[in-house]
Amino acid sequence: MEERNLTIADIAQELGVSKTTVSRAMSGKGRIGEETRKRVQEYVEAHHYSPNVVAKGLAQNKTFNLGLVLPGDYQIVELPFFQKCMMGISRTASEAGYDVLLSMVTADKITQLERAVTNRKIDGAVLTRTLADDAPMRYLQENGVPFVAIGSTDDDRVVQIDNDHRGACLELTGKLLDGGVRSLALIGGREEYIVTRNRLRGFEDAFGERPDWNGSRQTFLNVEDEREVENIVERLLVERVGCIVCMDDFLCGCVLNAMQTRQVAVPGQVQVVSFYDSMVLKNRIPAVTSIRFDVEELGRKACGLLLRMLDGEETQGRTVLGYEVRMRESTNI
Amino acid sequence: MEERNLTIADIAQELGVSKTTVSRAMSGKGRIGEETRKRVQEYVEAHHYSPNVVAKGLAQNKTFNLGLVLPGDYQIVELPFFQKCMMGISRTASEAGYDVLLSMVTADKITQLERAVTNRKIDGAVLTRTLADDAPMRYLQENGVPFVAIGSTDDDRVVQIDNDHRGACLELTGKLLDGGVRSLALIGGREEYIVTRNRLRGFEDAFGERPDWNGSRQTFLNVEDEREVENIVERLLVERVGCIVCMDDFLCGCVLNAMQTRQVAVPGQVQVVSFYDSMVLKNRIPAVTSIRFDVEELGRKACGLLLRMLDGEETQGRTVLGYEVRMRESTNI
DNA sequence: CTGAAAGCGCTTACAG
DNA sequence: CTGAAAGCGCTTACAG
Repeated sequence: MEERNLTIADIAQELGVSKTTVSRAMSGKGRIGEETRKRVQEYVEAHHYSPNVVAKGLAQNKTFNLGLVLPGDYQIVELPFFQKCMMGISRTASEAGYDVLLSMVTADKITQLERAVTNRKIDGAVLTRTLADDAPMRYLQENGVPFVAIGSTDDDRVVQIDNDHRGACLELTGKLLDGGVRSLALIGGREEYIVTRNRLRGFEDAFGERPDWNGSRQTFLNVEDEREVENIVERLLVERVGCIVCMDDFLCGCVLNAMQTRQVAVPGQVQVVSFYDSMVLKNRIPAVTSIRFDVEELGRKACGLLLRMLDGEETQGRTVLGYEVRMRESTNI
Repeated sequence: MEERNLTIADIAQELGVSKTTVSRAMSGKGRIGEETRKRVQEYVEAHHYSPNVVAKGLAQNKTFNLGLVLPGDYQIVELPFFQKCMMGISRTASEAGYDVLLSMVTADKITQLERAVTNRKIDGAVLTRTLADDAPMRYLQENGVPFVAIGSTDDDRVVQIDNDHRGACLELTGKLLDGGVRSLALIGGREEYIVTRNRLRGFEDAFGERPDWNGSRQTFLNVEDEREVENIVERLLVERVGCIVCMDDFLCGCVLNAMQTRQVAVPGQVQVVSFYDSMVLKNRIPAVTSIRFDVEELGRKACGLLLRMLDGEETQGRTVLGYEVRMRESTNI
């Protein structure tokens, strides 16, 4: 171990050919005799030569690195969503010979991403979250760095990919309405996240599709912490709400806790559903009816898109992926 | 945007000096006139020049990238532990001018790490988990790549850093015993993880320290899924166990579920504690007594160690970090 | 089909 | 204190 690494020059000398030839044998570009190519390739295999990708990158003005932009706030990056994304991206990148460089950014501080870009360490990036006014997105655009955004944005110039949150929420809400729920309440997080808005739309679509439905509904947005949820639930119980719809797992967990403390039967007294599904909910009792997305697939596809952009293909527009509604014990439909 | 990037040659020409001089002005290495240095630095600032780190790396045989080795199995990488680690490492690396390259590995497949190494994309690595017989560790050793391991290993040659799991578990278990618990059961995960073994030791230390304690205890290891936990809990309830000690959050969640389903009062009927603390448990009802580690700090320190190794300092041995025992509602001590 | 040479953007002995 | 030159390990027009 620790022998000086083999270089293309060593091989050239050893085989009595030029560096050019060795390079061509490896890359497959440019004409080269079948004979020579074989000789080179055999030598390479026998001696476990592997080219210095950094040098190659310098010559080709590439890095073979992809930037992975993750939210740097706690609570958020902990969501299983980002890990699954990460796995999908990492695998796809790896299969294509790329590595993944991490950049953690917060709403007001994107220095890690800036460094990766100004240091010319990445060829492109994938954003794992989109805000209404997204700093990383703007930065990448201004600096001409190719990227794809996981999530949705109004800016049509950005290549984006997302699950059909709106459709999913429409379907699940529809099931509730058709199932006879007379009054329901939606509890959601920050409107700043585009996904919150899309889920809200889906929720409302369901009512739009059923003009004859006559029941009551109310909406609580920008709900942040457990205490807020408690207050809301308290109120809803007094009003004898039929079903509480949560926009995500965290909120849903809070709602379930509130129920448990107050000894409210789910779904007996109140039904509960969530617009997002993760282990957190599956392992609770009762298991919660919710929507499931294939997040690893989302990551894979996003990365695939980026790779194609880097290959010069004119990838653009929006890609929409599906979903699955999972009926579980927290509803009686 | 998209102007060709400024290079050291451009600056040299513009200022009528040599590239050497510009390089020296930037790096601060080698003698250089105060005058000239200032001129260069002013130009650099005014034009937002930033050196091509890849080229710099090629010349210096460095990459200014650190490998972050994460477990590629689902269930596992989802644990908040890894995200917190990641943040600590990412921040520390960033502050030192390094970027973080991701390598996800499973027990039997470390190709991503191998690629990062053979492609010469990283200067060193930090392992975020240690197994009894660790493939990534062996690989890095064989290839002479500097690394630090988060967690513990018997191999004294590896620079390692870990929280004092053993001490923490000893303390918590001790509190239970001194608090009057007469019978307790430990439920733990795979023994393959070194941390499992350390926690077990701490648990047993507590009994060793109290030779006069006369009660009953039992241990269940290598427990993997919810069903298994259910069976165990079922049995323990029949035996009227006093306290169930869980090795981690996942197991603890399962135990709580089992209790809830069976309408067993916690801590009234049975007390529950966990040897690891995360949001998952804090947000449950009742909140669970457990042990808390500063995982981001762990990541920061680990990365700091690696950076020092790369600077040529003779860092070695084990670093042990502290812990905190958090008494909450799941126990009545 | 093959090679000598210049180039990617930096660093660093060596000489002055 | 400063610079010309060689080098890091590749690629790629250009010429033959």
